[in-house]
Amino acid sequence: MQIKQELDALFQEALTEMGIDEPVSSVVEAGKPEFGDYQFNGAMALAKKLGKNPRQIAQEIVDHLPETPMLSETSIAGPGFVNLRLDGNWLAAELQKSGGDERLGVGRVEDPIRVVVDYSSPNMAKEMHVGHLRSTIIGDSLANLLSFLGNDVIRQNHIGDWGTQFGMLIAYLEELGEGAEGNLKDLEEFYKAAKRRFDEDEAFANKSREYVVKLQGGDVRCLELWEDFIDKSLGHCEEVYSKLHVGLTREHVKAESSYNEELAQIVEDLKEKGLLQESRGARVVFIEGDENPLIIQKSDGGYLYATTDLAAIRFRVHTLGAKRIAYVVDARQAGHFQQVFAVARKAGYAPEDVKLEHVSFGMMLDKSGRPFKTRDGGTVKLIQLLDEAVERAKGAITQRDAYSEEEIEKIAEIVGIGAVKYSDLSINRESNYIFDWDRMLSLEGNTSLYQQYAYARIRSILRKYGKEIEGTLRLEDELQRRMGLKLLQLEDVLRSAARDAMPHYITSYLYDLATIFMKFYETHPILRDDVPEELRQSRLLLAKQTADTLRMALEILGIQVLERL
RNA sequence: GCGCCAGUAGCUCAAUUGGAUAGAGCAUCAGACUUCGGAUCUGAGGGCUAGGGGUUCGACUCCUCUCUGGCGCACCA
Repeated sequence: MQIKQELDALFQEALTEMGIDEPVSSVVEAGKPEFGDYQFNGAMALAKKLGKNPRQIAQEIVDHLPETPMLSETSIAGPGFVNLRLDGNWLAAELQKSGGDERLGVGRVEDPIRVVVDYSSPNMAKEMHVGHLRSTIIGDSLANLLSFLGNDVIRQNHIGDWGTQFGMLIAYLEELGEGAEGNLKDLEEFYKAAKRRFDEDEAFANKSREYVVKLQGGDVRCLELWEDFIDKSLGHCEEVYSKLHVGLTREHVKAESSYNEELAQIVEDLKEKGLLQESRGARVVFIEGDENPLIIQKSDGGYLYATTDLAAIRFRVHTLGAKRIAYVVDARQAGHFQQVFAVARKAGYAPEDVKLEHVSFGMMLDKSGRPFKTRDGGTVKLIQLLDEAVERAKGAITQRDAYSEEEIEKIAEIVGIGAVKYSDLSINRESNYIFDWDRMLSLEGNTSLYQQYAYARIRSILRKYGKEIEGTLRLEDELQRRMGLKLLQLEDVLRSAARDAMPHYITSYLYDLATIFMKFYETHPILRDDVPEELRQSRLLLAKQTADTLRMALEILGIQVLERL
């Protein structure tokens, strides 16, 4: 159920009836509850264009609104706002319908498209660190969301598996021979050790360079070593993904190296299209309004990541058939993507009907607002961070029942990982993000734990009741009417979150919903003996739909819920 | 130097993309427990939306200048 769309249609009809075909602003949620549920603000602008009194226009529009069971009240206020109040009976009936649906009444988009979501993209030379966290979490939730809404989503993990450092790494791998297995457990250490060898030993450095050339030349032995190395490194990533409860597997890996053979073609193609220029020995494409060109091929003949990105766009559009490509990459690369997108357009790799979007996000900072580092200034390994989250969650769980070690571990994992993900997703991704353990694992405020608690509370009631609910849903009072309205807004929220690639729309929605439920819970007993059966059924239905909504939306965000906490 | 992004309560964040009196949480203070799970709920105080100017019925939002901070600016990814 898309409420806004329904309301817009009513207004459109009224305007058509009046013979007005000016474009008008659409219906929005009311700023304050006392104004109503929704408001139409188009009368003021319309009045101006038509040279009429806005309140009068508003009145005419209201008079021309078609008959509908949706609205119980329309009124005109201020300079010409049209305030709308949805009818409680209509809401209740719609809720009863959506409650019985496994998608809770959320439809699929009428024009599903193929979407590529490019996210996570770790570098195989090193271990995943906190820098990959946001991309992985935001990208995964976005992919889930778009897919839930009926789009054909292709997740792409554009791993960095190619470049000069791999010569060094496989040379070192070979040198270690049999004993390499153990050293690879810690990629960070492995990299450092290899780097040390590279810096200290001229012969080793030369061999490394030689291996880079051999790799590029397709030398079998080197390729084997390299594949082995990538495999191990990917194994580390998968450990992280699994711990993060993220849906990335090997089938989503589309490595940089897989584009190697197309890079020369890209250069050739750009040349044919007359876009390529020589500048300072390199081959570049200039973009109007930009002083610096995009470098396609270095003066030594090597390719750059821009070249690979172009090849990837071409692949995604022409082979995969993507109509929307979302790059979940940090904000510092905004300039790079602007250039790459511009060149992709010029070269025809991405026609106008393909949406190229940089889903950018801010840096992760520590509590004092500095870049997130370990005490000695190193990067924080992602796996360590996640383990810490689980440990801290254990401390935060107050035990109600006697749980086994195993149960505690499972609960702590869901709570801890959920907290890390939720706190990231709950703020506007564009801004920098201050990572604060205490806040994210807090029991209060806009946190995952608050949602999980609300969910567990409802499940507890439903367990206690233990029977099928089979009554009619009624919205008894203003609080319940607001709750019903919230529940019915789910699709609107999901759709706008998908449109703007903004997961925090969903978390604020969930927080509102959970808060309203908590108020309801405090003031409306359900199972108590003195509650009339009819009301009990209705309240059970409301509670159940709240729980279902929480669970479904959290799942889309990649956060799990628990029957008990 | 050029460019991009940001600046909202003491702190962390919202504000439906131009709508009415800028909302939450934390922290502070004051309340509600014979718990359908108090990990909750009720209330109070706290703001010149960095600053100036402009656009208009209406500005946190758009334009412009200034200040502050962050980040990019040719052969790393």
